[in-house]
This record gives sequence, C-alpha cells and structure tokens, in this order.
Amino acid sequence: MLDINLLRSDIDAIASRLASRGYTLDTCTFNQLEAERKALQTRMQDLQAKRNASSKQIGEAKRKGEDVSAIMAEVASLGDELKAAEQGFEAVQARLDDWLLSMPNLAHESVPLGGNENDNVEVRRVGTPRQFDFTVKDHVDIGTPLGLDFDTGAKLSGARFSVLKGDIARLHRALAQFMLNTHTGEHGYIEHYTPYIVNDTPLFGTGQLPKFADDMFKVLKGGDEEDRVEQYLISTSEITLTNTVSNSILKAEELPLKLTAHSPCFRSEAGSYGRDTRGMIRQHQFDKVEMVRIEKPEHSYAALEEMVGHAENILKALELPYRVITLCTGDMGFGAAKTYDLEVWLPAQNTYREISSCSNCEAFQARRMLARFKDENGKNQLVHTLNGSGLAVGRALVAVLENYQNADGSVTIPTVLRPYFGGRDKISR
RNA sequence: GGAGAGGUGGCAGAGUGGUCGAAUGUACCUGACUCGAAAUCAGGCGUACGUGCGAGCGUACCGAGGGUUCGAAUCCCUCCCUCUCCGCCA
Repeated sequence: MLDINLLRSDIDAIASRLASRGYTLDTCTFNQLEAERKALQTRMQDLQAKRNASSKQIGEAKRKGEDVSAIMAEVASLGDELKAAEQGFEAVQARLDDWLLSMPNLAHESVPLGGNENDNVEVRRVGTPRQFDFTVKDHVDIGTPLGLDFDTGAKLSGARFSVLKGDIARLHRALAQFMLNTHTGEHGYIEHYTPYIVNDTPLFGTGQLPKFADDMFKVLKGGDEEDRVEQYLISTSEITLTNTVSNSILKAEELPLKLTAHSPCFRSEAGSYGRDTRGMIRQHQFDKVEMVRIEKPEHSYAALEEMVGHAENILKALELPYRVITLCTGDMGFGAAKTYDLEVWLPAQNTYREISSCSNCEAFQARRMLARFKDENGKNQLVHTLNGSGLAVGRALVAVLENYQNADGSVTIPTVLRPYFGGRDKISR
C-alpha cells in the first residue's frame, strides 16, 4: 500500500510513476474522493465532539441533581445527523481503502523502465553451460525412468500435479535440506515451520488480496455449513514469514530479522493454461525454500543485494549455470519496488528459466500489515520487507536432472548433495 | 465433541453505565541526591487517524463485529482466540 500522504501531496508524480508499471491512476476521481473524505471526516468528528461534550454535561448535571431535559433535547437532535455523517464517511473511506489496496508499489529509481519481460536487464552470467556430446533430453525424459511420475499425479489430482518416487524423491528432499542448511548455517537465517493454511488477513498484508484471489486455492473446514469459514493455501511461505511481524512494533536492535522456511506452495495458475504444460516447471503444488528479511529502511537495498547473493550461493554450490536479471517496471510483481530474478540454465530448452525471485517491497507490505520498529528517536517507523526464493525446489530438481544427465540415462549427483545420498555419486535405474 | 474459566496499556492487574485513555505495581526514559552505583524522590512514558507552519487541538481504539443509551471497558447479541478437565486423534 502506498502512503496516502504521497497521493495527497504529489498525485501527478505518483500517477506517472505508476504508469511506468502499466497502472493508470484516475487522479481526478481520487482527488474528488479525497475531498469528500476530508469534508465528511471533519464533520463527523465535530459532531462527535459536540455529543461527547453534551453527554459529559448531562453526567455532571445529574450528579448535582439539576434538570437535564434541555441538554437532552439538544443532543437528541444530533443523533440522525451524526449517524448520516458516520455512514457517509465510512462509505468513502471504504472506497479509498479498496483503491489503495489495489494499487501496486512504486518502482525504485534504479529499476529499468519497460513494458514486459523483453525489457528486463541482464546483470551478470555465472557459470558456463556444459557442452554435451550426446543429444540432451529434457527433465521429463530423464526423470521418468528414475521415478518422476506425472501419470499418477494426474490420476490423484489432475493436471499439474506429480508424484516423485525413489531417488528422484530423495533428490528433491536433498535439495530442500541443502538449501535450508545453507541459509541457516552459513547465511544466518532462522528456520521456521509455518501453517500452510491461512486466514485472509495475512494475504492482505503481503498483497495477494484483494487483487489476486484467483491465483489462490481456497479451502473449507469440514463440519457444519455455518462453520465453514474460507481459508487459503499459501502460495509461498513469504506470506507466513512476513506476517509474523504484522501489527507489531519491533525494537531497533531486533533488526534485521532473517527468516527462512521450506514449505509447499499452492498456486491455481489460473490464466496460464497452455504455458509450461509439460513437466514440473509449473505445478499447482511445489516446494520452495524462502528467505524473508525485515529491515530498517536505510539498509534494505544492501539487504536485497545480499539476499540475491545468498540465493546465488545455492546455485554456485550446485554448480548450475545461471544469470541474474533486473526486472523492468512493467514485469515486476505487485508489491515489489525492485526485483532481481535468478534464471538457471536448462539445456533441453536451450535457455535460462526463472528459479528465484528476490524483491524489496520497501514499506509496501509493512504499511498494510502495520509492521513497525522504534527508531533511535523513539519514533515508530515502518520496516522494509524483502523476500526471495532460495530456491524453488522443483525447478532446482529440473535443473539438476537436465544439467547433470549422462548419455546412459543416469544422473550424476552434485557433489554438495552426496552426503544426503550416503556418499553415492549417481542416480540410475 | 462435552464441561468450565478467561481475553483491559511492554508485563502484572484494578475497574459493572458518566469525572475512564483507563487506578496501582513493575519495566523503561529524564532529572535530583551520589565519587559512582543501589535505594529514594520528582517528572515523563500506548496506538491509529484527522487538523494546523507549529506548541497544540480533535476523533477513535479496553479480543472482533453488531445492538441498547444523551453517554459503554462496564449492559445485550454474534463471532474469534487462550487456558483447565474429559472424550477422540497423528
């Protein structure tokens, strides 16, 4: 959520910055609504002040045993007026709130301008794609004989679900373990285990709601009809990790908070029909190790660079070639002020594909969830929140299968994962 | 699922219709005393929003949402959460 004071004071500048993200701000309607709000709020508060004063007088008069009928008559006439003012104010306020909640974040000044992913800017490439002396297979063809099973996934749950068996399942587990161990052991993140089902409030906090309800899975508790409150499966543990600090005032010395979790993520992928239908690039359920940081504003951009480095360390340790790109204004997510994507080399697709996304949301989420800290002057300030994948486990599995494949159909186990395989160096039939 | 007890400021804990944004204790901050500290004494110390250049002023908030009333932390209704015991359960 943007600071409404920015919109009040400099709406044209805000509108043009939002335009660079493809969002059109109707400044005229906003100004009109805001003027209405101001008038109604002032009026409502004046009436409330009047009522409070009169009620106090009534109390005092009664204690002294004086006649109160005159004041009573006076205050009685306030009632309807006050109710109307309150209702009017609430209606306008609700419209403003909805609007504000649906407005994307402003891009940081260092973000390249652009309309779509073609305008993203490559920052660096690390590692050299391996030269194969045989025809490379994609992860489906390599994985299927080794235990990657889409048919059973489809039988159980439909398209975009999979079952992992045997060494493939173990490789998947090893990847997640390795990532989590690295972030906790070497990068200083605190491991968390969090709910996979959440209420709507945290989703408003991190920005999935109100705009992106279609991307979520909803769940209902069993039992009586009226008990069936709607809840949501998390689409990322960014939701639970970031919301741990909602509605709180942290001490300055508690910051930064560095949190991590390994969790499944559930996404409905509405609107992505026909995209990445083959294989496990795009699934309704996938695992991810997430990094979240709660930072002081002045440190958040340094923290973003650091966090990207932490995600990169996983790829480096796995010896997977990748590149880092800066998303342009038109390709960034709703809440991000700046985003780096990490793209891993997939030989079968002969291209780099996203495996991590690291964003600084600045105060956008903090303002929604009221996450603050007390600064050196004793003032409450909104924190900055950051999140990044470190990494998407399913896609890491894809990358390992494709980059480490051998001519005989086996897959070499990356050195850092061998301890999770009792020292073995290869997966084969 | 059954029975009961609760949810008030950082924490503890008063407060059953008006002078309550809320006693008191504790923690914390500032000052005094002290060589320094402890103890003691004095003062300060919630959040959000509105308004004003500003000191300030105003409004709202006692788990959440409704209701009664001129007036609600206090009365009524609904919901949520926590705790204890029993049952079931990984």
